[in-house]
Amino acid sequence: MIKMSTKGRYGTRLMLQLAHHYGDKGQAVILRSVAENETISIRYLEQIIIPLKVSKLVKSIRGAGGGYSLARPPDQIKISEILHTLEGSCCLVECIEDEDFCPRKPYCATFEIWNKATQLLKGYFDNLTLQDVVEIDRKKKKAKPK
Amino acid sequence: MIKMSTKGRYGTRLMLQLAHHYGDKGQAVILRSVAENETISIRYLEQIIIPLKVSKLVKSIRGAGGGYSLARPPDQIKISEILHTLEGSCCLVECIEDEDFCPRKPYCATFEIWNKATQLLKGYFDNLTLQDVVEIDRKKKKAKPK
DNA sequence: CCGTTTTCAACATAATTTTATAGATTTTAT
DNA sequence: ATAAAATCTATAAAATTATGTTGAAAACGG
Ligand code: FES
Ligand code: FES
Repeated sequence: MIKMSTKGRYGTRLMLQLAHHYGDKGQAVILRSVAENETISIRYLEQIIIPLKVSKLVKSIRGAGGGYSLARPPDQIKISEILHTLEGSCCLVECIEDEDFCPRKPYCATFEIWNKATQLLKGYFDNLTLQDVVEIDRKKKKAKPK
Repeated sequence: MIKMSTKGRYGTRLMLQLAHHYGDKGQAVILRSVAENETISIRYLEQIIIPLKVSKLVKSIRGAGGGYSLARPPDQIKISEILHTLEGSCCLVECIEDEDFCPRKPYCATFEIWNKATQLLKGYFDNLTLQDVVEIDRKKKKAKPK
């Protein structure tokens, strides 16, 4: 299975929750509510949000009334940024990003096909913003209100 | 990192080796030579080739002079078949294939985006045969003979 | 101003899956 | 018989996934 790690998936859902509350002035979202909405352990979300904070995709406010919020408007956050932060990259194989990872590159045909597949994915996630996903979400909920 | 598992990658390289020798009448390829050529542990290759045998992508001949060979001509083996066999599927998330995996599906916006990304990948690997990769390989080696 | 609550933050640990290696056994051609 | 090769079973190492425990900062009520 060419699978996304849970970090990438959970992290995107986390960001989507924050995106939904973006603009609700002063209202940061607390991890516990995300954890409940998405049925993901708080502890695990805490680990996931650290890199998102480091890479300046989210801001944190400590203490009572605190929580997390997006650092930028959702239409200025690409899905590829989230994945790059949480998964290290969007590459299917290390060889693509890391020059020294694999000495086989110059004569490895499979490199070509993983590379091309990676470009497909990258292209898709580079042109998809959190705002796009928010809209998909709203549309989906509208179609199935109950 | 949306990464392929080593099984998918090593397995494709293994199949590529077999493809190169397809047609060399009577000459099955032994795992040890694959292991040497690709610098992958024999024991690990043994584990990888089992599902390939089960799904009838390769044939084995036991005993001295034995080895493995493709069960079909390389132009009739899609890369997607190999990946499906070794990775369980080409899906980025389980939710896509496994109906019951995730109850969130009806109201999960991220499902839509993983699904679309998966279709991109699937489309690519469905239209790519082992023969295609063999040709890429030959071309690459020709361009860089030494 | 002080203590309490709320929340993030940091650290440690456990469970699971993936990746990889090792050894002994069976099959078959010569 | 012998050697070559797949096959089977077991196990070890590493990474991923997940949970638990405690500490520290900020807001708030009095
Ligand atoms: S496996 Fe690294 S370039 Fe092919
Ligand atoms: S996480 Fe399963 S459908 Fe979205």
